[in-house]
Amino acid sequence: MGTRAQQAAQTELELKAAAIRVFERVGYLNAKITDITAEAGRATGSFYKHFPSKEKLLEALLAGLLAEGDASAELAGHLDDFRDRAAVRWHVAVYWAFYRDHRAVMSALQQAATVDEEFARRSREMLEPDLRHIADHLAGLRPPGGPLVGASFFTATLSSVAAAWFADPDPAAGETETIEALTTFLHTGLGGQNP
Amino acid sequence: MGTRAQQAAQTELELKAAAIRVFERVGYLNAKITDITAEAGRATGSFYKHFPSKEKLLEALLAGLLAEGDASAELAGHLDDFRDRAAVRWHVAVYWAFYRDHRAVMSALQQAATVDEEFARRSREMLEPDLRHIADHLAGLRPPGGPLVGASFFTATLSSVAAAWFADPDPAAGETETIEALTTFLHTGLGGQNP
DNA sequence: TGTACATCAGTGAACGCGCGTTCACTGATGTAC
DNA sequence: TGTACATCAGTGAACGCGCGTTCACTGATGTAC
Repeated sequence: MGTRAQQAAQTELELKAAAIRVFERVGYLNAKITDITAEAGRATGSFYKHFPSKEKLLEALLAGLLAEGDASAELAGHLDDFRDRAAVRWHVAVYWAFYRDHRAVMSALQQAATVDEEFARRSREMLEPDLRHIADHLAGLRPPGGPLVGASFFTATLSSVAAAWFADPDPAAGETETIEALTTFLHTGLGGQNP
Repeated sequence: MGTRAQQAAQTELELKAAAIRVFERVGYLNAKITDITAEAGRATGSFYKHFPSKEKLLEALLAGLLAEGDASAELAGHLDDFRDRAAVRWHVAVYWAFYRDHRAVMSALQQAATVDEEFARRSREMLEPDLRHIADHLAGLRPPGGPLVGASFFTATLSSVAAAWFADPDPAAGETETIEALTTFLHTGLGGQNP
């Protein structure tokens, strides 16, 4: 790769990183193209050499997230039977850490889905395998409503509790306590027996 | 009240009703002032005779919701000890029905909160009594993380499951089944014993 | 190795669309006498 | 009850701001000979 192409790739990375910082500060929907280029220390027009629109930039960020998400599912220590409380805890903790590390993009995705029905549809589609994955883990538990409904409760609870906690961290309930409480809630709610 | 004032009140009602229909169709954030006035069959300028902005209109709709919400909390049949599964079920069913009847405004509120930090803060503040109310019901259960954390799990789960279900109704899981499953999930997750 | 030309990332001023907001006007209702 | 004037809800064309998007230009890198 020539130094010119390297330069371009570097700029693209910087634009992405700047976008994430801007999203953290003002949110995806409030972020202007010029906010992003200014944050990256570049001219306005530069943006369009790399992304046709703000939405496409978000999709690029999402692609990175998905790659990393798949990787963390392969992590050592992956337990897959939710009858075991430790398996639930492991999933909750991994999701929680993932959300913390990527909260700007996670909430950007939610905002984009809020405003754009097509985007919402594609997001649901992309998370579908994840849902089935959780449903599989639930098979032994006989959760209320069946594995798929149980899985939807699991992900809905997890994502909305994480979103709420990071939007307005509760000083009375730290991260580890919340993860512990969430684990108990989800494990017993979905049919798990306390040993 | 003179007929002129009546006329004005009537127009205001029609604008609110039109706004709800427009929110249902395109969502709060995508709704233009002219969409609302056109839907109501009025001229653009008419809007500003009644509301200084789209946000204030939403606040007016919210005021109506809060009034009705307080009323439904007084309904006959209100059970207040969540050790009793029927008490949980009652709250889930009332919330669910409320969400169904007001989904356009409920999701409008969420959208406004997404984009406007100040609005989000005020919404949390307004729902705070609700949270404490739920926490009180939980006192006998010793829920994971304590009553307040348990109450936040309760409301987070309920609102995000309802939002997801109404955004994309699951033909495999009807409303009553979902309410039933949610009740079991929440009741046992928060520490309830199956009889 | 040097020269002449081509390419292309990056620039930032200018353009123009969409939409919120205003405002002079209309005609119906209300008030004073 | 009638007349003259005031008020005010409603109108819709016009205005103007904000911001996404374009585009002619620059200068550095790449290529041909």
